[in-house]
Amino acid sequence: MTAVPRRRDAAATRRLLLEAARRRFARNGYAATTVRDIADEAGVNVALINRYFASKEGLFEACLRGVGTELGDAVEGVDQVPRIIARQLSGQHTREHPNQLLLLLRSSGDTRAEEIRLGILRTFAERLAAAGGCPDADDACVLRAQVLLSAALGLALLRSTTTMEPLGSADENALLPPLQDLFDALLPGR
Amino acid sequence: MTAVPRRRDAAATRRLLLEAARRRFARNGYAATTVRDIADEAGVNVALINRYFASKEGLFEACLRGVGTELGDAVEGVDQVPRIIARQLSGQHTREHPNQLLLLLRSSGDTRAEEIRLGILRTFAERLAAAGGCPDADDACVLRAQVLLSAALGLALLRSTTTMEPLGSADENALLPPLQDLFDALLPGR
DNA sequence: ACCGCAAGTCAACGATGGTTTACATCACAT
DNA sequence: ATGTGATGTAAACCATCGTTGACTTGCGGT
Repeated sequence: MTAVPRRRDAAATRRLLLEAARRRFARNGYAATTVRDIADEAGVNVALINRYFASKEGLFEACLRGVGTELGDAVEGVDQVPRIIARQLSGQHTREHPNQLLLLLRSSGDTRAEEIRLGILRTFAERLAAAGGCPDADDACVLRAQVLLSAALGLALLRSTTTMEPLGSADENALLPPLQDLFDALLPGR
Repeated sequence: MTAVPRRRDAAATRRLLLEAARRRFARNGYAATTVRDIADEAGVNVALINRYFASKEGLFEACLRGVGTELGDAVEGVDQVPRIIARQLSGQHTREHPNQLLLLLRSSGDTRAEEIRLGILRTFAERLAAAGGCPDADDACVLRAQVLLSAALGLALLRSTTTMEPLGSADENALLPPLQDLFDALLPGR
């Protein structure tokens, strides 16, 4: 049970690679991240990336799928999506643990990865719309939810790539009021 | 006067390179853009990038400075910044003419470029705060302006890198109401 | 007409990217 | 204990990247 640490554990190193890749891709984007960076941060040989994920793009797709499932699992009730976003945004994201939502803004050229990314964004926006009391599939209302999602992601991105004060070091208490206003303004159903 | 087209015109090719670079950098980001891509799109030899801009980073800095001056010139009265953002966002940005605001989200590793980018973002946020009726340098109020700026940039980014409907092909008429609500919610002074 | 310099071309360089191949080593079943 | 397949390592491959230097071509003044 206590998982005797093996010197060679495929699942473990696969996980190490995935975690390192998610950090790197989220912080620096796809193109600016090298497979050697990821391997070094994971403390693992470079060639294993191709063994376990077939390619750099394959690894990136795996990262996206990870964010998708985490986001899906995190939502039990459909109307707590705004809180999740607020948590995500105002959570303390150090340089070692960047906001994983950033992966949804990171674009590789790969078609399959783009499809995954778009899929996650769409379902997330749909849940937002539902949480906002949207009459089903009303275009104007879905649009508002997508605008809200864009705002949240832009906030995450700007907070991670710049040091603009007071935004850069604003904690949850400081961030919550404007976020609340933003939600209320774009999801009038709540 | 009528600018007889010269076969060799340093200023003209410099401008061609700058325009091509701004399109490429805005659409694909810094790392994913190749100097040969830029040169080809400009119909110009690759080596001229280094001649006129010293390096790829130098070219990127020049692009940022261009956005800075354009943004500065566009603002005559200080309280029309929201309208400018709305125009920028809802303007038709084809694949050939992406939104130049995206450059403010594109990060190279270069220190000087990052300083320029941060400077533009800060002054832009300050103008937003002033337009929002901010008591000078009130942190909470400046923060709201920066949140608004983040939202606008995130919107521009998501609209350009994904095909999420109805956001992707929303025109000015569709985009204006949620944008207006966003402004009103974050800049209560207006 | 011709000369000098600016403008543009061409080809290569060294570095680094993702990927692959051949090899070494460990874990586990028999 | 031993052989076998899974796991990890080392090194190289090849394409492409940004950059540079030597060269050619055209423009403008004299």
